[in-house]
Amino acid sequence: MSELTARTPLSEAQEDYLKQVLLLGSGGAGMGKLEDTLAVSTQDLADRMQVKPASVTGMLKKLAELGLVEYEAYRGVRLTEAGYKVALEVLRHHRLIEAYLHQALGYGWEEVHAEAEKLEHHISEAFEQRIAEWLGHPSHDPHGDLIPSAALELPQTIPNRRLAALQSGQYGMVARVATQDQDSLNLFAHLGLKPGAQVQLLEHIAEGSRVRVGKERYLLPISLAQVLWIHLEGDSYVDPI
Amino acid sequence: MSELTARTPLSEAQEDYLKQVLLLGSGGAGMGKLEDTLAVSTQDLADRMQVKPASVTGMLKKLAELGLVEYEAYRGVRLTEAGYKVALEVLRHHRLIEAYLHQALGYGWEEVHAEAEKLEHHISEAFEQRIAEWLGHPSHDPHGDLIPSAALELPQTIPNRRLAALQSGQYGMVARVATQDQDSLNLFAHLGLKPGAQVQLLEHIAEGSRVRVGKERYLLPISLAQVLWIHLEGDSYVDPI
DNA sequence: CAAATTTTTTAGGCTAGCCTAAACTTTCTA
DNA sequence: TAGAAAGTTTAGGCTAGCCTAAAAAATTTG
Repeated sequence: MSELTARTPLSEAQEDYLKQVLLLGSGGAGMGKLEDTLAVSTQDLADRMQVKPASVTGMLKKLAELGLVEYEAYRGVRLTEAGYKVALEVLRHHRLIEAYLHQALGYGWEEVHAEAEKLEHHISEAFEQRIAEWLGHPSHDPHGDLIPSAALELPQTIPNRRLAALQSGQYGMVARVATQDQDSLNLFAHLGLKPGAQVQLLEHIAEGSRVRVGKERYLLPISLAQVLWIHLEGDSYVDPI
Repeated sequence: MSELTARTPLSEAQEDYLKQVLLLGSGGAGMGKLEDTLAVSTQDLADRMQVKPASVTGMLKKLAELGLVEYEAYRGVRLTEAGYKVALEVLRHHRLIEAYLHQALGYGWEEVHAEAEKLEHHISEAFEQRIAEWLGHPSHDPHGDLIPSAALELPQTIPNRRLAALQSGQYGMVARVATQDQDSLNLFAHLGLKPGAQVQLLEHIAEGSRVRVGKERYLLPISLAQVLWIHLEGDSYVDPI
C-alpha cells in the first residue's frame, strides 16, 4: 500500500536502523517471516544505535515517509515489506562477509563482526555474489546465524534453546553465539564455545551456569548463558566434581 | 614543524582530498618522493573531486589546520610529511584491494577500480595485512600502478613513455593503464591492452595513434594514447597496411 | 601596463544526523 | 485511580560538506 518503491539509495544510518528494527523485532530466537515480528520501541532502538531517543524519532519519521517502516507514535515501529527486504539485504551482506573473512582470510570467528559491520554498507552486488560463490552459498555465518538467501529469504530455523534454559545434565551442540559484544566473543572463543562445540549443562547456580566443555568445567555468567543457543542432543550422567 | 600528529580519524572526504593532492602533484608519471611533487591548484582539485572550487578552499583550510597540507592562498597546496603518509596509506589500500579483487575473486582488471574506490576507506589494518599476505606482497596493481609498501614507501619507478610519445615502429610492453574512466578501461580491456601486453606504434596521425596488438591494428584517440604507458623494448619493421 | 580573463575567496544557505532540554503522553503501580 | 515513572515528541543547536552568487586578487594579453 504505502511502499514508495522509488529507490533513492539509503544512507548508512538508515540501513542500520532498518537492520536493528529487524533484529529487535525478531526476538532472540531465529527470525521468522515478517508477519511474526514484533513492534520495536524507540527506546530499544536508541540503545542499540547508541543514540538518544529523540534522534530515533526523527529517523523513524523519515523511514516511514520512505515507506520502509510503519510507525505509530507511542506504539513502536515495524518494517514494511520493502523495509524488510532492505534489512535482509544488509544482514546478508554482513553475514556473508563474516563467513568470508573467517574462511578465506583466516580471521578468528570472534573477530569478524567488527570488520563486517564496517564493510556491509560498502560492497556491491557483484562482490556479494562472488564471495557467496566462493563460499558455496553458505547457510550460516561463523556465529551460527542464518544467512538470508540471494532471493532474500530465510529458511526455517530449527528450534534451539538458550543454555540458560537447559536442565542439569542436558547436553548438546552450540548452535549460535548470539552476542556482538567483543569481550563476550573473546571469552567464548577462549573457552572453545563456538558453533559446533559440544557442551553440557551441569547446574544453574545464583552466579550463573556451570558447564562442561570437553574435560573443562566453567562458570558462565547469566548474561552469557542467555546468548548461547544450544542444539539439544540428549541427557547424560556427569561425574560429580 | 606544523604537524599536529594528533590522530583524530580523518573523514572519507579528507582522505580523498589528500589522495588527489598526491596524485595530481606527482604528474602523470610514477610518483617520486614527496620533495618532487608539485603544488596543486584549487581548480584541479575541484575537477577531480567533482566539486566546486569554493568547496575545495574550505577543505584545504581544514586540512592545513590539521597539519596535513601546506596551503597558501592563490599558490596551491602540497602535502606535509604527515599528509603524505595518509595519502600513501589510502593509495596502498586502494591498490591492494584492486589486486585482491582481480586475483582472488576473479574480477576483470578493468572492473576493480570502482569497487576499490568504495572499499579503500573502510578496511582495517588487519584486513590490509591479510590480503597483502595472500597476494604475496605485490608491487603493482592490475593497472600497473605501484603499490606503496607496508612501510609506506614507494620503490623507484622505471622510466616508461606514453604511447603518444613513441615513434613509428617502436614497440614495447604495456606497463600502466593510467586512467580511471570506466569507458576507457572497458575499451582497453576489449582491445587486450592490459599491463603486460605487447604493443607497437605504427604511426601518429591527426585522429590519434595507430597501433598493432598481436595481429590487430587499432586507432587509439589521442586522449587514450596519453594514458597508456609503455615499457620500451626496441624497434622493428612493420608491413604496410 | 591597463584591461580582460581567470582563479580564488567570502558570505550565506542547505541537508543529514546527531545533541540537549523541556514538554508532553502513556503506562505502571500502590 | 492518582501520582510516579517511563517513554516520546518538540524545539532549538551543532558539525560536516556541499552549494551559489558575488567580491576580490592574480594572471594573461593587446
